[in-house]
Amino acid sequence: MNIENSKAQMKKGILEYCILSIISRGEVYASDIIDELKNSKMIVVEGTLYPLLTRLKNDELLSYQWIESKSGPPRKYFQLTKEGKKILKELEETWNELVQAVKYTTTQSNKK
Amino acid sequence: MNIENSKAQMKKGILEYCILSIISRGEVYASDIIDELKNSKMIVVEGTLYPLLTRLKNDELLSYQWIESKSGPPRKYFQLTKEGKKILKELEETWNELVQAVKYTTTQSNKK
DNA sequence: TTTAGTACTTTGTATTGCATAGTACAAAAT
DNA sequence: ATTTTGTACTATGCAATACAAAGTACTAAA
Repeated sequence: MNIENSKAQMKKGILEYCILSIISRGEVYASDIIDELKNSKMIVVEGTLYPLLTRLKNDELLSYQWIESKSGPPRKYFQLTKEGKKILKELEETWNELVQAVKYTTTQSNKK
Repeated sequence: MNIENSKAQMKKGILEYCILSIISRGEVYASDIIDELKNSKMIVVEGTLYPLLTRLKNDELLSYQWIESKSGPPRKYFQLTKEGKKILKELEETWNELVQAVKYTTTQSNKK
């Protein structure tokens, strides 16, 4: 029984919501996203983030453009599409429902 | 982009915590657990629950005993082991941390 | 020119929720 | 007595995604 694995499993499905949320606040590129997640105590690694961004792009929730960097290779800046904004709202709803359901499940005192 | 799939993905890793929590309140068998989850708006199916219960038993977080039923086949009643109680506390902590992290990620207003 | 740092891509693995098929037991129906 | 129905559990294959690791590409510094 590995608590770190439980953490990773709990993260599944939630990162999508978090990442769309970060991008909804303005154009960012991958390292920005990793930094923001880190700030929020949510550690995500490249092997997760890049494929996830690609999936979101393929699902047409994101669009991107290449922008030259001042001090290194070019960067891919992402924005939400119209569809992306819509799905973000749905994911927010879904997450809130899940939080309520877990709360209810774990604090219920009578089985009835 | 399928919101139902997002729901299922979000559930991954969380069910463990919910199920241990339900069992912590007293001996129950599988259908009891499904009912309680349903009451809490968390739908889980047999194909998920049974293997999960088996995993938890194999990890020594649960023990069980067969009890004859009044009106059907015998039932497997589960209880938490000492280890199970300990892990439940850790999962509770882990979940709360995750909820905080998501909240922080999705409501942060300045990138800094 | 080579090295180091940054950014992105690809692929394979492990894990788990779901769908489905099947077995087993007991009570009800035939 | 036998068959059907309802309940309970087992097993297996699939889909999806977080993570680890290997690799490519670009730019600035050494």
